[in-house]
Amino acid sequence: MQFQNSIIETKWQKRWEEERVFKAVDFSDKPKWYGLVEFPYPSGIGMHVGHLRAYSSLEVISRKKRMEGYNVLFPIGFDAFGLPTENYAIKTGIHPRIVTDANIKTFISQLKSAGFSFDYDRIIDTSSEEYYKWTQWIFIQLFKHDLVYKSKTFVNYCPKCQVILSNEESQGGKCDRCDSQVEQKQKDVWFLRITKYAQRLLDGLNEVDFTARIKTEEENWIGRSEGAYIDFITTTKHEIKVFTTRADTIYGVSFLVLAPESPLLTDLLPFINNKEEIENYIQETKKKTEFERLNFNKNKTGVELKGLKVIHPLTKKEIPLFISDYVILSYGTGAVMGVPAHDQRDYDFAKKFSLPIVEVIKGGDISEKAFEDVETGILINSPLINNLDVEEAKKTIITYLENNKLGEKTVQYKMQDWAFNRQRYWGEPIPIVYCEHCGQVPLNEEDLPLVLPNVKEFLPSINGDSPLANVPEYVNCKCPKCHRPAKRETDTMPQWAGSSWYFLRYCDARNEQEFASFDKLKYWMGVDWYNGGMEHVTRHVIYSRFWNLFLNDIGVVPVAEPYKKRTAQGLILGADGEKMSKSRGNGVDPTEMINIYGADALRTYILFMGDYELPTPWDPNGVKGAKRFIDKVIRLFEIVDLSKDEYTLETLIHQTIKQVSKDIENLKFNTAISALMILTNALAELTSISKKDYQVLITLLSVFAPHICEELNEGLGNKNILANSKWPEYLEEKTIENTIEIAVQVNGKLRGTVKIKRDSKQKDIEEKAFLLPNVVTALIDKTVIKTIYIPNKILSIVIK
RNA sequence: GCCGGAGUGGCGAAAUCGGUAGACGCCCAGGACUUAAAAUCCUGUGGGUAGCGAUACCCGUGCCAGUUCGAUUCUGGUCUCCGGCACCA
Repeated sequence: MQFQNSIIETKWQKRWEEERVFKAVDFSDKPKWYGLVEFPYPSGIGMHVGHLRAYSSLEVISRKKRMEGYNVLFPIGFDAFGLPTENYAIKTGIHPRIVTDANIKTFISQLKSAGFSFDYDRIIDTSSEEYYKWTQWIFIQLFKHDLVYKSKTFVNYCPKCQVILSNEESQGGKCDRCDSQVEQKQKDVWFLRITKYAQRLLDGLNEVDFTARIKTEEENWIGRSEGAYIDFITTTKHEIKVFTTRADTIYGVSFLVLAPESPLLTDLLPFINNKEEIENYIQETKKKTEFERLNFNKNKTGVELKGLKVIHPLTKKEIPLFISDYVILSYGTGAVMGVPAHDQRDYDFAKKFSLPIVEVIKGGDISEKAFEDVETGILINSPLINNLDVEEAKKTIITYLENNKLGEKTVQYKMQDWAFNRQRYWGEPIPIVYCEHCGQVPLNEEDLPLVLPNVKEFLPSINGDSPLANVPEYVNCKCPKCHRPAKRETDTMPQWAGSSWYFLRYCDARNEQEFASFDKLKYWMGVDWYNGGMEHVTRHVIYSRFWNLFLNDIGVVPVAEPYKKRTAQGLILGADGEKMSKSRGNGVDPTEMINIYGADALRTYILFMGDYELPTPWDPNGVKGAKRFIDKVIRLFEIVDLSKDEYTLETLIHQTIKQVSKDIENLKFNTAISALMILTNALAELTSISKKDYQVLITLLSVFAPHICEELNEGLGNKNILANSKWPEYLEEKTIENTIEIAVQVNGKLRGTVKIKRDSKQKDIEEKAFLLPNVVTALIDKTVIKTIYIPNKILSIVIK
């Protein structure tokens, strides 16, 4: 049999499409299974081998699930709003809509050419009006539920380009376009109040099956820490609340520090006598970029607020108050208590300003650095909690503070509210209008979508405003409430918006009345398995879990947690072991691979190359090997005896079905394929094999190499489509070998093996084992102390 | 600094309720087919020592210890690499 890949690939791709093999059927009686992969950004370069690896896992599992009788939803779409397309538009003048449409077309044809079994009828495009209408609708619901607010914050601003930059665009404190120094500029920013959901996002992790490393990363990102607020009073009767996780060290406090941006300073300033010095420091801090501020770890700076002191709540001693940029406004209260003996940052600060370093925990040496160990320390110099260990001391002191109204137990999160606007053209317009009379007014739902106007100039306008600010007919509008003239918000939503709910849209992708019908959501949600990149685990996965939780709260989505299970694939590295990149030139073009070796070989290699969850370098010869394997399977066809209907290698067949089935569910595709190679090699030894043998082989292999297996299935005289047929089953008792090999060890060293029937008596095995020549030699002049027999595995002889 | 993950042949990797380390594949070498090459097929392939040879023995899962008849797997310590977070109080 001679095959040309391109011909049979096209043939079967067409058949699958014509016969709607991969169509997910709403409300089917079969059990449903929803497999989700992260939808791609349709970049101009087209599909990357990384995309293939990311999708292959659930592609294989989806195919298997269908064959096991599930009604499978395995959708794909495009996360199409984004900066690269906009930058391309700025460069070429071609409208992002045109570029995006062309790119999507390329992607779809590439996905199909790889034989991916997506339900192509449910494709969505986040940049289409039909889709972003609902993204805007959800935004308005969030707004109505007080989860959206506008607040001033500092942003990276390039004075030369007059553009606001993201952290990525201003690395090292320089603008990545013109290299000039980035400044911190105050700007009104829309925020989503995700912090309100912090605890629930953390708790939800207990209900889902995410791999351990994913859970840990999410937990770290949310960053819960338990501690206490402690109230300090100044000599001017101002209250300063600090947050600490180490309330036990309260007797070690020798100073207090405020963040330079702290609003408390406004109240304190009139009472101090070095105002000018303080104001200068505040100005200097503003000039520093975030990068600079984080960069000088050891060398602390700061200024004391002169003319007032803070009274220690327990000792009543007066201690100094400082401002310093090592304290961040956005975490805790923007004020910290300085315990130099037991916090390295406070230690560095105390050294710089010659402040007292009071040891309150015994067990360390504080002459060179702070003693931060919480495991072993015992409290000293702390009247109320002396001799307690750290944990007990924390509890005791917090109870005392609470009873005396000096503080309280509290929980803080590192996670911050989600900055939700960009000064960009190619994004969802924010459906808010500014009215002089009514304030911030959301559009009426019947006026959605708020359509992105067609512009010719994509460059941001002066002051870093969005290009939309240059479109008067867009900006000037009527207030939805009072109908008087008003102005529109000109910013757009960030890239993360559209992807925060796309898994819901797939359930009902063409709905024009709602973002998705509740009944369909009820049928399909939650996502049974979500696979994607590790890099999206903190942002995208948390953001979308937040949106879903919210939509569940307002009763429009039936489940609280959207994803039942989440896994992540490892990166495909270049052949040089480095991350694939344009500049290194170590990338691989999947289309070229398909043209040379065929889609089946490429798919098989990508899953065979290594542990799916770990980064693996690309081996240019690896695809060749996969192709050789597939050719070997094809050659086997020649020795199939269609009249034979019994397994030729029964045990091995059952073993292979078992291993392949199990391995696929555990993402161990490399060993699943290896098992198929072993079976193929064993069958190839024979002069004739049965149709039944071959049928199992190609059915199992079809999830990896679907095209050729369909062709071979047809060659066997079958009329059915293999992708629709039944997944093979195995019997556990038939996987067990009757004759086995027992290893014989003498003092832990292998000295031979004994072939014997399974479950033989130890006596019979020993009889044979002691006759093994190497055992005999080893036993010369020695005494056998004991023998240990592990049934069906090993016989261990101990001698002296 | 903190939190994850990983160190096994020339390469990608298998095998972990402790039980024949290196399955499977790549590379490489030799052979077959061919005028020749490619492709394909067959054989070999962790390192070392001895032997013409079948073979035998020793070493070997980052490093150092420990537990055990037996450790890639368990325990303690240690080094390196990768990823994430980071003046988070």
